[in-house]
Amino acid sequence: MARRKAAPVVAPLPGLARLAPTQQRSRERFERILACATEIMAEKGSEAFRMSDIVERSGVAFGSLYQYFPDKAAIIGTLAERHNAVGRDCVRRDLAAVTAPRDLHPALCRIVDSYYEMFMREPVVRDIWQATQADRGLQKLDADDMAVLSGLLSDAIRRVAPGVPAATLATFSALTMTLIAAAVRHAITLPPKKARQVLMQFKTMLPNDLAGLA
Amino acid sequence: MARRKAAPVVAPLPGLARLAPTQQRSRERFERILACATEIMAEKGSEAFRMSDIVERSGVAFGSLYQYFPDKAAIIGTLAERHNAVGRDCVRRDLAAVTAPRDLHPALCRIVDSYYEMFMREPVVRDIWQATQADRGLQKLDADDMAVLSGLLSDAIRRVAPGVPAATLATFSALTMTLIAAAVRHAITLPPKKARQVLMQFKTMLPNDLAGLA
DNA sequence: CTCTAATACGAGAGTTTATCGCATTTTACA
DNA sequence: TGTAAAATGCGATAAACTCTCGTATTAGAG
Repeated sequence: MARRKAAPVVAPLPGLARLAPTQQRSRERFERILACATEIMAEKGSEAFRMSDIVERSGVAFGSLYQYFPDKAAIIGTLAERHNAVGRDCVRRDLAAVTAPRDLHPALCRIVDSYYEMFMREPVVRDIWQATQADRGLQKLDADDMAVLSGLLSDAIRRVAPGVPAATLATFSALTMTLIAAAVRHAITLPPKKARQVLMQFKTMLPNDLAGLA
Repeated sequence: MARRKAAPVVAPLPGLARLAPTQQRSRERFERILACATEIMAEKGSEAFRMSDIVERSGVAFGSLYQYFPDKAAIIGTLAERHNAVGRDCVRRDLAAVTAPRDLHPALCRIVDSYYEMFMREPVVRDIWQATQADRGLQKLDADDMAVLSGLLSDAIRRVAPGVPAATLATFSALTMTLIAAAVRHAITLPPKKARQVLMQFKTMLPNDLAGLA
């Protein structure tokens, strides 16, 4: 009955997909677009990734593409956010095991390994991450993800060492997660054997106790 | 009245400027282009940086621009390489002070501070660095720079601890320089007070001795 | 069956990078 | 100093993309 002018679905978050379409067929196309985007990135790298490639491979027209995603960055952002979510789950799981101060170091080591293995299992994650680094809006998405990770670490430490001042803890957590990410991103550029060496070396630099925080 | 077909000057290195022009006036224009590029990046950020901006501000025509630089990346690359060179000098200077194993940790701390201060003194360096991250060719330039820095650290350590195996040393140096860069890049996103805290925290994580290497 | 909203479409508008042929200036050298 | 050759300068426009807009098609409720 409504005579409204075809109200275009609005993007809920900057850098991400528009509101999920209601019809079944639409949702399939939405996933198809993301799947093709992933394939293309894996094959040609983040630099050569073009909207026209998606049109060609997925069979979805330009106009339709832009009904699902407000712009190119949104496609990359949606892929990135999915992988970030996987990473957050890893971290949550590994930090859940922390029930005493001496559990912290092993947990951080496990996070390092989890992250490295995630990149090894799906090398395209690296391309997706690189693509996010090329765009200001997407950089903020990654920064937000890092903030969440940092918060998770803070929570875990607070659980086993309630006395640590909040500001000190935030500083420590943000730095630690930043360094873990940097070390892993460095490692994945190396052949596996060297990578293992680097990560082992890195683990010895991670804090063994909470002495410096109390 | 020219007759011969103008032999175009050829690029000596990928990602960098073409061969330096011979005439005085040309060299001035070359510098003028770089100066304008720096200004524009400082004002509008690396994302909004356009060739047409340079044309407008510098008064150099498109055709001339492309006589000095093979492409847009080359302008960014040339700026980046200049700043990388400054950074390498800092590192060289700070590492020159290492004459005994116990000098290493203070030297690494000084490198951290030097890097942080460089970014604080010239915030545009951050924009330039971000621009390099958006381009595969320029990423390689930065990777090469990191390799040089890593080599400098290796040399310094070898001087005071000749027994360390080469492979171990290379791994350690590359990781250490990577972490320093990551920590500083993290710090510059924070307000100065927090940044100092983070960097102080980070310094405590840097290796105090060479026990793990011998 | 019909009517409306949702979905689909693709030519082309709008941007931005990079090229090409020719004009102008500088240099080398008789 | 005169002149040819090389170097430098120029800007319209080709080329490569992203994204929009008006319209056609399809799904689903009544």
